[in-house]
Amino acid sequence: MIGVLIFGYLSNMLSKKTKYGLKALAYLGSQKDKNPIQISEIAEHENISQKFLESILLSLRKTGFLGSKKGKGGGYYLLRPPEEISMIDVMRVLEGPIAMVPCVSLNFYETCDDCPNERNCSVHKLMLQIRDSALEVYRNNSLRDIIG
Amino acid sequence: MIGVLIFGYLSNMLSKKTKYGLKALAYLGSQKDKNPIQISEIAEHENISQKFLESILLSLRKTGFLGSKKGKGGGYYLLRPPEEISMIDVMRVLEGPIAMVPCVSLNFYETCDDCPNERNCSVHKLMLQIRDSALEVYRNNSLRDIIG
DNA sequence: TACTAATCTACTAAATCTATAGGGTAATTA
DNA sequence: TAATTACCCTATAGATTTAGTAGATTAGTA
Repeated sequence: MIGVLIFGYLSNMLSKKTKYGLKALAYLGSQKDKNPIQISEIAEHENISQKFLESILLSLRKTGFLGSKKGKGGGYYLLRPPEEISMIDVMRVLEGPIAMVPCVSLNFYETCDDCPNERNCSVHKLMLQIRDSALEVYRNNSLRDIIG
Repeated sequence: MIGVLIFGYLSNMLSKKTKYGLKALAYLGSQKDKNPIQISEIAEHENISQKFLESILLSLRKTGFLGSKKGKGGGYYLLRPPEEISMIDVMRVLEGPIAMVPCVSLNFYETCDDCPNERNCSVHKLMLQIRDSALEVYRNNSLRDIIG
């Protein structure tokens, strides 16, 4: 069965949206001066589809990470220094919930419709630990930390 | 845009395959005797589509976690005691790679085609930590640990 | 042997996302 | 005014997951 072979690299997968968003932030954070950087420059430098990057940067602007400027000499720039940008906030905006199951999500909590009692649920118990360990990593990393 | 609103609970998401597989293992592990349990009983007790569960149990059998017996009185049973079944092995079989990006995967390593130098990659740096923290959680949990 | 209960196998299909592209609008600068 | 750039809306190919259907195979029992 082909399905079984190909299977595997998806459920867990970091979305390209997040991947590209992180790379773009890192690129902006590594600039010396604070001049706006054009989408096209970021896209080219990081090998990202420009159109896709557009929408990603837009969402990062709307959520307060980036500022933008139109017209000639325009582009995007970080609103705060990289040290003050926590990965936990970035990941929530780009990737959404950090929990792998809604029933252990802090910000997107939902009960499982199939699972009667959450406390005895083996999946719940395990995924709670996974969530917490991920949260700790993201909390301990600022944008500065992940820039070369 | 509806897409943006709904977005979010997928990339990270634990697959139902894994969720059901874990629940089934936990159910089998919580049995007092070692008699085979039928798929139908597990499916009913855990609210799982029986046909889907069938394929999951099959893959758990083929990877050495479960034994099976056909015919009357048949069903599935654990091959080892829950204490000896590590979540790290279970997750690899059910969910596939633990890493969220192929370039930090131990068992499914792949270079990113877009990313020139892995060492300077901000995503790589972050996801390496995420992988390690997840590995530690899975390594520290046996099937026994997640059973109520 | 015939019957029954269960696992096993192979197709098929719907639903859902992702990633990307295209085309047009608005703001800014020279 | 013309050029440049971010912004906004829509659509879609392709992949994946989940689930359903139909039947074959094996093991036990009368």
